[in-house]
Order: sequence, then C-alpha cells, then structure tokens
Amino acid sequence: MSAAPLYRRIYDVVRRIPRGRVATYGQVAAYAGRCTPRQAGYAMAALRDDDVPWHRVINSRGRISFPENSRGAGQQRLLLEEEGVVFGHDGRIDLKKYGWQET
DNA sequence: ATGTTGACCGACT
DNA sequence: GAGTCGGCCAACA
Repeated sequence: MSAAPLYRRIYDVVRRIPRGRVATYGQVAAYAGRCTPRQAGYAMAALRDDDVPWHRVINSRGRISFPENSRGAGQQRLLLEEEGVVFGHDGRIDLKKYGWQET
C-alpha cells in the first residue's frame, strides 16, 4: 500500500465516500495519511478516472472549488444534487449535515 | 540540483 | 462578509 503512489492512496479514500455525502480536501488528505490538503487537490486535478467520485470532494468552506473555466464545474453540482445533496442560496453545502463522517 | 505552481487551509485584517 | 498572507509538500519545467 505504502508503495503505491500518493495519488493512488488519495483516490482510494475518495472511493470510500458514501453516496449523498461530501468530504473536504483536508479530510481526504488526513485519511490518506502523509498528505497535505494541497496534494489532495493536485491529485484531483490530474484525475481522469471516472471510477473515482471526485465530485464528492469539496473545500473546507463547503463550496465547490473548481476553475469555472472547466466544464466539470457545473457537472459537480449536478452530480451532487442528483445524490440528494442540497445547496444553499449561496451555492454552499452544509458540511454539518452532508459532511462525511467516519462512522 | 533549484524554482514555480497548485480543484487547499487557517489565521488575520 | 471579502481580501491577503504564510505554510504545506508533491509534481513539473
């Protein structure tokens, strides 16, 4: 496991996020271990595998962190709403409610 | 090897 | 609330 690239560990954590829940980059980094939130974001940027529910990863403010130029920006919100995640009037997600808990 | 960058975070103004 | 700054550390030129 530890021999696997850092990206692999991060993606593995993201796959564990249940449907209808969201996790922050810092959270993913913490579960992946020996990783900073920045690396989690960097890993997502290089992601091209649809097997990873990348749309369930958001920033600590509960907002979608994504360059608006990219086509995936609107898609992330769409996918989340499809899973039952409700956005606030300011395009925010209530982490208190939808945040991923280890359980 | 050195320097820049980044789907971030937290603290501060 | 919004804007700025430093820290973090792997990936890249």
